[in-house]
Amino acid sequence: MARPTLDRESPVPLYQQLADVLRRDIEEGRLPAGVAFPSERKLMARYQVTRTTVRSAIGVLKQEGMVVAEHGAGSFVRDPKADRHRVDATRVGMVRPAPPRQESKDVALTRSFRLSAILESAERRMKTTPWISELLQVEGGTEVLVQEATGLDSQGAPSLCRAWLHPRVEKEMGLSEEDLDGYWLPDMLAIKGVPAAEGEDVVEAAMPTPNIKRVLSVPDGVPVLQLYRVMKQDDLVVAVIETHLPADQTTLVFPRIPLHI
Amino acid sequence: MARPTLDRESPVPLYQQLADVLRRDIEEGRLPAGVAFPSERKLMARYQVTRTTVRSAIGVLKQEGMVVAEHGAGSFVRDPKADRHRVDATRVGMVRPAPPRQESKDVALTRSFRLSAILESAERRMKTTPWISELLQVEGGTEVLVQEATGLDSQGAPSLCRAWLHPRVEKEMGLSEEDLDGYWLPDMLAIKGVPAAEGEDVVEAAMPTPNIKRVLSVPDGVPVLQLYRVMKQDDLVVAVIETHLPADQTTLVFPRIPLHI
DNA sequence: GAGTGGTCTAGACCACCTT
DNA sequence: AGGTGGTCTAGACCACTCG
Repeated sequence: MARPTLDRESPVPLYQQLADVLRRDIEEGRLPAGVAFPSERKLMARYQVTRTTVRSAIGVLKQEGMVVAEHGAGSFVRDPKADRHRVDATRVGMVRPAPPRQESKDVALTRSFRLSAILESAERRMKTTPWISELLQVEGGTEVLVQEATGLDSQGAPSLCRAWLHPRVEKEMGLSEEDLDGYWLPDMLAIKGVPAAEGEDVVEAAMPTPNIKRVLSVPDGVPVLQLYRVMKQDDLVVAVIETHLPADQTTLVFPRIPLHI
Repeated sequence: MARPTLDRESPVPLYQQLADVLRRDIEEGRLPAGVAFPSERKLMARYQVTRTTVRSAIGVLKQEGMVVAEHGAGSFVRDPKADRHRVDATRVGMVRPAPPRQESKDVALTRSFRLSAILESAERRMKTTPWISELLQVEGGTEVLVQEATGLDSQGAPSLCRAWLHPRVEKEMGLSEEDLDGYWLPDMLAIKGVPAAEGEDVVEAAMPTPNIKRVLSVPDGVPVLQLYRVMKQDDLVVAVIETHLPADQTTLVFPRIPLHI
């Protein structure tokens, strides 16, 4: 097998060249998804480089989300379209996520959702971050009522949701933390006659913070989709529903909105 | 200054401990955005570890999108909310991106959009990828008419757009590659009486492929938002408009859609 | 027990930026 | 010129998985 060889004179670093070779192997099907990758020692021997260089190359592919490594077992090519949920954006955050399923083995291709964290946070009052403050239209660092839920959402996709209630609404409605026991905030708002049908949906993506990464068990090289649902009534913000979804498992679907052509 | 020290007995690896220390320094404002980070040699001396370990720790923060390194100059804390564009999702992909601006210096905090690639691809006919095939509802590998445009979109955000035309429409309308000269496909469809007001919008996020990373000049640790706008008429797919947006600069805003409560 | 990936050391040389 | 990050070597020991 005439393996491509690396060019030590090239200005392109060795680990990049090796990453390019391996990426092509994956893209062109010579290294199919799910099967074992050549081990680091094998790659060292085949391409005559140090283990450091091999690991850098694999690191590039890990960052691209193409490869996952499993300690002691090997590295594996990830199938980017496997295990995806089509998530209806109109429902995200509106229904309390289901309790987590039983912890199960983590296989490269069939990553199931593991939960090591709380289903619902005990913490019910938090200071707003700058970004939430902006959306909620309150001053930064205001203490507001927060509800948090983690698990599989109504559509089977893992998610972490936080519902931030505007202090004005809390006060006007005389809502207390106890009132929310057993209720998910959007439900409660509907019950109390605050449908909050106005507003907008804001979508961002970022690499997960260590906390989010742990709670949603997001592997390396996988970003998180963040949907912020701003609920308004009479042009005043009532609440913000923040949802984090692991991007390797989530396809967010919005119904057609009127387009500007 | 009583620096926290690393625990060599801990099961938590040194580079992780160091990353945690540095992350906290950033989060709590001791290392403000934009200013120089301690150099790798300084961190080696301060924490009594090898440069490899220091680089691993900084690598963690780079992957999280908290830090950017500039060769020869130093590493810098990134401000996650700086330089963001609020992008109206109803307009994305519907208007041809503007020509690229002059190439300019790349500063950590004010990354401006650089274009090394084509403004509009010469390639006008491509095979569909599996994912595009699914959205376009054609068989995988079908050759279809594709238009590609890169630059700043109508709202000032950098983006890469591809418009994929369904072969049925191409045939029925007798559209040729020349017809598209000077026109952006969605405009052309509107002109030809195919408003394609139906359909749906699909949002995903992923780490950029090397090509996208280069074209949009996305730094390490930054994912890409992908918006696929499926244009339909009478329940048949007319075209798919694919848009890639660097997630560190883009906040995608959807108007309120009817919610399921 | 053999093989795998994860961590860490102690160096070296280079390319790049700032002054 | 001096400092910075980028690449690479040649080892070592460890924790984990699998047959």
